[in-house]
Amino acid sequence: MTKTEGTILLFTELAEIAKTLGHAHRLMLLEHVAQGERPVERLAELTGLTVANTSQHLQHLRRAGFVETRRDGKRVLYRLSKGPIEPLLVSLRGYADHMRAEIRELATDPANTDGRHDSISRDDLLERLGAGAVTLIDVRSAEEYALGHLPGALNIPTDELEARLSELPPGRDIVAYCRGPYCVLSTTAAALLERKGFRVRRLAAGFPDWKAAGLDIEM
Amino acid sequence: MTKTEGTILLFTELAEIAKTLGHAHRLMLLEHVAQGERPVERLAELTGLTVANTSQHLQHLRRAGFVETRRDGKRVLYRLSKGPIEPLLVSLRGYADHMRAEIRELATDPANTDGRHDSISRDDLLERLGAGAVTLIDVRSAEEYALGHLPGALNIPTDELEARLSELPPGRDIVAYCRGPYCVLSTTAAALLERKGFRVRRLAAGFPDWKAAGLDIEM
DNA sequence: TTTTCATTCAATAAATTGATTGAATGATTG
DNA sequence: CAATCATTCAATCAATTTATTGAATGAAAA
Repeated sequence: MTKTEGTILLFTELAEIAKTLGHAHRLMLLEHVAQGERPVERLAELTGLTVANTSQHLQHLRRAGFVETRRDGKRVLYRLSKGPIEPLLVSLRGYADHMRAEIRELATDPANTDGRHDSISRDDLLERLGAGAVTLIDVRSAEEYALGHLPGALNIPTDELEARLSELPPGRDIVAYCRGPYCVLSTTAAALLERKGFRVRRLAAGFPDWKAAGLDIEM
Repeated sequence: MTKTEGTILLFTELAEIAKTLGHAHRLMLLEHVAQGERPVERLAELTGLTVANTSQHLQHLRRAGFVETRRDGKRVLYRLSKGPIEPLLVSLRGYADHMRAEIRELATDPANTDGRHDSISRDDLLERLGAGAVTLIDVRSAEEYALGHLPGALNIPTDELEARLSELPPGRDIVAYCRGPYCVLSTTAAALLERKGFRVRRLAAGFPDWKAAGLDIEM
């Protein structure tokens, strides 16, 4: 094989991976799968796609090595693979953030105010939780919360947040988390809380990262 | 904007970026541009593409913010943008490396053979053979086959398999076996057959196990 | 100003990808 | 064993993407 052919093959291989991430539906599926094992039908519900379509996208993700499967009775459960997927998604998200910032700078678009909330690292959060200094809220759905959440976290889904503000102890710092760095739930929640006068930060990494770090999980 | 719409928009944005990296020609262009400012014509030479095609790909890269342009006389020079492109490409390469390593592991580590292809137990095979529901192939050498094989097994050594696909009745399930759990012949054969669209499983144990169980052997 | 040259644009054809439908599969349940 | 259920497959159509061609643009040179 010539050097040129080899080079083209390498780029084709990289392109194949990038292409797999190049569809909104697959990114959504990947995010839901990252929360934990899910059967196809559930993933179809969560994304609003038909089952067959969901199945096809999942198989595409599997071919690229992003997810793995396991049979359980008559269902097939999909889970995230072990590989370095997180860094890939984080840098993708990071690049998108950079682009948004650049566009905002050029256009000074006032509609796009959300997205710039202070985030807090896992370690900082642990320290603050230890000191009892923060209220932690899980803004994912009740169902996701039931499958495991950070110890002591209050569950208030983002779309119920405005109606349930009274459940938040006033005067305390708030940390919101959701599915991870590329999930907007906590960003949206933080924007709302900030407008309402709360001091709020996002947990940068989200639940999957916490779980992956082997930290305690409440069920 | 509803929560759902916002989420989909975010993923569409991320997908757009990934899609831009999802073509070998654009990745090649990006790499050449990363070496320094280059005019379109030079990039076309370097990649072997036509000028018009190169121009279009470069504009795609520009829309996604990966490259910027500057006019110099009658040429247009393309250069890499400032953003966090490097981390994105590094994590993409990192993921590809991981995948390659994993594939190599599967191909060379015989202990890991159960991963990719469903295997079938001795009892299940007996049952299926009784029902006449499967085509059984022995992928060991003709010499080994002659010394004893499973009743009714076709002998097609793995390295002749591709040339002799026509001997396999289409539409029937196939079970391949070889020397045992530490032999890769049937794994390789199964991988090939699967690529060719056959439904195929490996007999997990192989010939010696069958013989040891006191089951019938054909000579 | 006219010509030349690098690049871009526009139109089209070819290839690939995505969604939908209904049938097939494989495991469980009655 | 038939029925049921979750998933996958296969076929098809629609949508998108890519490559090619030739014309249009805009800057520089003659």
